[in-house]
Amino acid sequence: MPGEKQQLATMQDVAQAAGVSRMTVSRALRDDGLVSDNTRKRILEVVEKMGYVPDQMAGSLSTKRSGFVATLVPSINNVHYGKMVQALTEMLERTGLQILLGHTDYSSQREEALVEGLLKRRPEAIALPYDGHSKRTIKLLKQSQVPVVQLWETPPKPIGYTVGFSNEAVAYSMTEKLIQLGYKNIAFLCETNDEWTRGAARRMGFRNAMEHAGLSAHRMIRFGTPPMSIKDGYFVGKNIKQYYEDIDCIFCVSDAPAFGVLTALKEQGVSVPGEIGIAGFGDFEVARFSNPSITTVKFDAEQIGYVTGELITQLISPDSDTRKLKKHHVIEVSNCMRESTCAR
Amino acid sequence: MPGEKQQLATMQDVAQAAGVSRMTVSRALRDDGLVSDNTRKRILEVVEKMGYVPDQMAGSLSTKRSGFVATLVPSINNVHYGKMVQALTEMLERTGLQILLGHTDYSSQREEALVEGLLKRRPEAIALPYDGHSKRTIKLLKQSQVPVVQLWETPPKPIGYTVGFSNEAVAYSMTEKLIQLGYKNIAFLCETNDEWTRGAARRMGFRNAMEHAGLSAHRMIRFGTPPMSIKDGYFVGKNIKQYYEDIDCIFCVSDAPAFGVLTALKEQGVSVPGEIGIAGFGDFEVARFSNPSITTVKFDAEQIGYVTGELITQLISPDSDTRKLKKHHVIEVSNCMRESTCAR
DNA sequence: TTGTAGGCGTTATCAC
DNA sequence: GTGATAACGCCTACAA
Repeated sequence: MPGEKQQLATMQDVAQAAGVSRMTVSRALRDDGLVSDNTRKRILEVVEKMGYVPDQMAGSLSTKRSGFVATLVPSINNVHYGKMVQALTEMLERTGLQILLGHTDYSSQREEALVEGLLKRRPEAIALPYDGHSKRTIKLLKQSQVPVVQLWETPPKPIGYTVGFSNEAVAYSMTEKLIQLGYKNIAFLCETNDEWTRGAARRMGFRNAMEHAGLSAHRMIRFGTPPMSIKDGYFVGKNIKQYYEDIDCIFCVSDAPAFGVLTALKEQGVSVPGEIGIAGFGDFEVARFSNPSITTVKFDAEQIGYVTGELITQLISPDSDTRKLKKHHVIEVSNCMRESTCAR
Repeated sequence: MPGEKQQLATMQDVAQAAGVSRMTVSRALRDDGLVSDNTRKRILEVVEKMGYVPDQMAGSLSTKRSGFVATLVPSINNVHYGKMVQALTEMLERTGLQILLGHTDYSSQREEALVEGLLKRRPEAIALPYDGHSKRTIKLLKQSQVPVVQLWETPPKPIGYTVGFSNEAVAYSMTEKLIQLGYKNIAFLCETNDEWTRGAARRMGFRNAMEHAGLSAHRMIRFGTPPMSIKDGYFVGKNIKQYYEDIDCIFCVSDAPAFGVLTALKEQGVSVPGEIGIAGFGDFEVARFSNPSITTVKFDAEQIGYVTGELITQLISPDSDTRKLKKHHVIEVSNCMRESTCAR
């Protein structure tokens, strides 16, 4: 009947057309090597002609292997997460694994809903950023029996595996560097509501370093919602004097607002780093090519993806001893001093 | 046995514990309203206690609805695609649909492999950028019986639905604008190998507009691989005189290289737009907050996501008449003239 | 090398 | 309202 939706070909159809049983088709397609060359050739021809595409869901139901790896990111609009996902994908597709991606929008509530939804697909592993998790999220993860990899920030009580670094330690280190350069009235720029982000950890690192050096950490500028944008930084830069009059350096939670601050300050004729120094976080491309180039905390997002991919591959491989696997992987981070800060 | 991997709870287990049949559990979980309040309450308690999570793959096998929408993007490292995916996700998750994401890395070969892989998951719709497709990709898509939505560029021969605009027309229009401002020796900056990108369409638009105005379109600078980065633009900017000595304006295939060119020119003391004008494409945030701000072609990536999401939702809805659906959706685009270009 | 029987975990259908 | 039975499309296990 025209207009009627035609049924998609199944393995049975292929089998019939090739004059064999379904099993033989199944074998031929997976290339067990248990099918004679002749039969296989014939089958593959039929498959090609009919345009048969196997139904992986049915297959997975049988094998109990979904072929999925669930991956969460805070946002897709961020080079770091993009690079991480790209690298992770690259590693995993070698093993025939597919990524099931979700973005939390920096909300632990969304994260919970996503985790629940993704678990329904029976992923073989789940990789997600650690910005704290809700109790239910943790419960869901634990009882799911799916290997968990927490990313970016090393959690105090890891659920399973971790790949990341301590944002607090790293921010502490950069703050120290800034203090060594001679900055004293350093401000920290971050989001209004950063509790569920690693921005909060960076903020703590800043505060601790300042206090450790006997300096005041009260110059805390909070603006906008995560993730901070160039625009947010620009706004703050435009009104900088209304926040604190005596700022000699601004350490921003990310390079995006750092670039915004820089643009705004330059427009007002404030010299950078002459009057005010600027530091960012993340080594975005714009930080390197702005004028002056922006001092930043540099880490390799792709590395996180590769390490995670390697880890998951081993985790899933049937012949690897899970107990021998390294549980916690630390990613290297460095301070990248550029023109936007200088010795005073 | 300790160490033994415990089996995950199934619906059968829940049924047993609640003293009902599987069907009743199934009904209670999907809330058909056909289960008595008492029974449902009891079942949900058991579900909660056992931490039962339904296996959607098994469910899909039965209902013949995967709950997946396959979505392809050229790259994940691009704000536009990120925004698009974010908007699309937002629309689709309202209907309980999950996105299955793949990135082509601007390769039609990868695209083909991805399409084949994704079709195995029996997506209910597939949305992918149009940069040309391989023959096999087209064949696969057509015979899959999955509704196809081609994005970003309106293809000459659409497979199914389209959401996008003509990159050629849009680049033509911006080039006209630049010519009207008085620029004559306009160069176009794009990637070396842009055949499978919409950059090629933009290039054509530029050429046609130049020739239509009786100007020469020979100042074609090709550098780097898609997607062009700030760095690529920076390199070209640094060596601009070695490409063509008489350039009075550079139209870049994207804002990223435009920003790079701008930075490089400023470093050399070339005044923008005094000596050389610069235009980009895409209205990236950096173009608005650079100094001078960069003239660009502005389009709303989120809009593409929303429109596509709306379209797919209707497409999938069982009670909507597919024949009444609008097949081709055009996204609005505008020229955004800023400080990096001026009348001469 | 190939085939048969049965099951993976869910839902559609029809009976009670 | 609830339950029994039979799919869904593939693969495992075993038999030939």
